[in-house]
Amino acid sequence: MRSSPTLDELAAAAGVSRMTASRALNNRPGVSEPNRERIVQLAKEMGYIANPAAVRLASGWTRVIGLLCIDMDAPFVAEIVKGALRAARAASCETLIYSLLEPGEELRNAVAQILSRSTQGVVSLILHRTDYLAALTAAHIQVVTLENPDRTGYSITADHYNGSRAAVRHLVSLGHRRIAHIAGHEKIASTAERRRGYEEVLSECGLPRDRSLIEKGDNTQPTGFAAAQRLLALRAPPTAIFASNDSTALGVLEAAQTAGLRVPEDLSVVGFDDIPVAALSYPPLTTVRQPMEQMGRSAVNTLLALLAGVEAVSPVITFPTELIIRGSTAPPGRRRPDRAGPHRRKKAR
Amino acid sequence: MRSSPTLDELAAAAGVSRMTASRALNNRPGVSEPNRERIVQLAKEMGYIANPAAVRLASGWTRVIGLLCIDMDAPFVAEIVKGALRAARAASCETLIYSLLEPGEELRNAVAQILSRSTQGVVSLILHRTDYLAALTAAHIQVVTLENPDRTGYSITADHYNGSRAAVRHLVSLGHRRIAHIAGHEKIASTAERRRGYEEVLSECGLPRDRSLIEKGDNTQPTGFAAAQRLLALRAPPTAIFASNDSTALGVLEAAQTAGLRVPEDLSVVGFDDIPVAALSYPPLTTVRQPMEQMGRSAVNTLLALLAGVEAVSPVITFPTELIIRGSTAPPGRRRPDRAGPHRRKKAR
DNA sequence: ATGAAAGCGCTAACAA
DNA sequence: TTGTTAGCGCTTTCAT
Repeated sequence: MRSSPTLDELAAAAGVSRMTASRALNNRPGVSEPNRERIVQLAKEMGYIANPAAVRLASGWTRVIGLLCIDMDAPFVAEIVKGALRAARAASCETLIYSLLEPGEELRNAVAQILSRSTQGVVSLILHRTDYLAALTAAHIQVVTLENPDRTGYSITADHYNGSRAAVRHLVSLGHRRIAHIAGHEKIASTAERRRGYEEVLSECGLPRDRSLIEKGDNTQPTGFAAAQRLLALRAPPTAIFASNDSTALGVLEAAQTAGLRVPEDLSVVGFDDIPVAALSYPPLTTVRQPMEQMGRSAVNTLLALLAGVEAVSPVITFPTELIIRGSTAPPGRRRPDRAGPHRRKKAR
Repeated sequence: MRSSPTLDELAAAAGVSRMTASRALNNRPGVSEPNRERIVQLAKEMGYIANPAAVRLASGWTRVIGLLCIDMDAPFVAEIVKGALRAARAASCETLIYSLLEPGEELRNAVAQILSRSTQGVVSLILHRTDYLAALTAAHIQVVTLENPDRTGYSITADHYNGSRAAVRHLVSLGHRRIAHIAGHEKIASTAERRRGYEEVLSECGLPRDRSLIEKGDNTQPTGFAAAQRLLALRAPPTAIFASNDSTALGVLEAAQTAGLRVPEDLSVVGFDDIPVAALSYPPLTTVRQPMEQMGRSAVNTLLALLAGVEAVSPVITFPTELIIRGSTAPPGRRRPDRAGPHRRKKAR
């Protein structure tokens, strides 16, 4: 099957013992420099590749981590996965992706699979639950989560609160006074934080609290579309919508288009995340960037450190967020059946 | 590390030899039925999970396949990956995804990685090259490709030619006479086939061959956008564009929007692939469906069969394609500086 | 139907 | 610095 020579063959060819060869190839002390070079050189010539199964069995160190997610296609997840794969590759770790594939599929199946593999640690992108974690930790599998709702264990997150504040302040400073919010999935930790930022800025700016301007969503485009349609059908519709995430915002854009509204002239839209398509939508989306790729890398690096026995400084690492102003926001226009507001900026507190 | 008992412990608990336990768990002959049931039951109770590294080392059978691709994010690839993962899971195979992550990254790195892992076989989604295959086959790694340009080895493909014909016939039957084509990446096998279908239908329908209506593309949205802009700037612009794939078509939609054209009233657009976003675009895209998920599954199953020593009937499996009519196509309108054509259908030969 | 022996290819722990 | 001795946990082969 595998055509590479074994370590024994390599050692024989080099005229040393198996162990010397092993030490040389793994850069361990205990080999004379000339010998090491000779062996490494010979290994290259002979095309020697260590049998991973044998290494694992003997060392107990698998160099395999798992990436657990609901849907690896979701752009937010895909970005994080990309970062995670990069970090894993840099550490020459294999990464097994455990994505739920069927709509009704149980998370427990994925967990069971993880247990039956050589996975040493897991990065979990499951944002809305923590119940499955017990089975993993029971099997001594280290886990680093992104955004778990309980804020338990090791976790990577972003500064949703301040990102949200920046987004809403941007809208206020453009002159918007009726700013709606489409909230995210209820169980996800960031949802409450983003909403809190929204509400606080509104009250800080002396804008009225209008319950009808807050819609519940679930971070998906169709839901954003539907929520936006409800908002736009209000007697006093908003002039701006701050969506819980970019997918939702894309749904809002769609709804605006369907309603014959121009963005940003008739409606300003802000998203959250800065997924790649956000820059490609029409108009390009103003949004709050989370450094997703970096977060993915950080998650893997944290996991690897944990596996290596290095205690992390803090169990939760929070990344900064940043407002990215693109084409979907502008001062409120005059075309809507809305009392004409000031067209120019109104400084946020 | 791993808390599962070993086979020895399980066997001891069951009061049988290690081998009997092994046979029972692997459903091999040589165990009495009552014993088998007892052992299996006990294994479940004790939470026994075989150590994959040990199994691999002893049996030489890794149950690991690799999925090689340029960009796992591309929707076309993502769909195939999904199917592949499903099939692999059904066969309880681990799947390692080797996706190039950096822009300039060399394919040879990915190949080198594959060689250093326990990968037994590879499904390759590299559509535009075959040079890397030699290194894999030299290491006795089975490969099944999707769409390799040389049509060598085992391969899964779709009926691009007839799909393309159906798309163009649809446009012709709507009354279009100036139908442009944005071709795909030059090196990809499907590009020529789709273009051939386009050209043949045009000449069969007696439509003039106009070189300016054929643009080169590379199956990406930005290129589609740019190509569409060139087409729309022609003195006699097309009333319909058949794009090499959906991403390109999405770029066309964008260009139309930018140019202030309505789709489908002012311009009809047809894509190819039927990636998930095709149904969500505005307007929803008329396209030719390739059963990507199924093709992914088929690729893995073919690979698995090959690994099991079952010779495939044919080295290339071709899947049918199907025209999906959505909202981006309609009879040509009257608003363009184009001689007014018939609004109603004109039967294709 | 069952078990004992041997070994997959490597690393850990000790000895020289 | 080097080599030797033991496994890692399982399957294979061959005996019983």
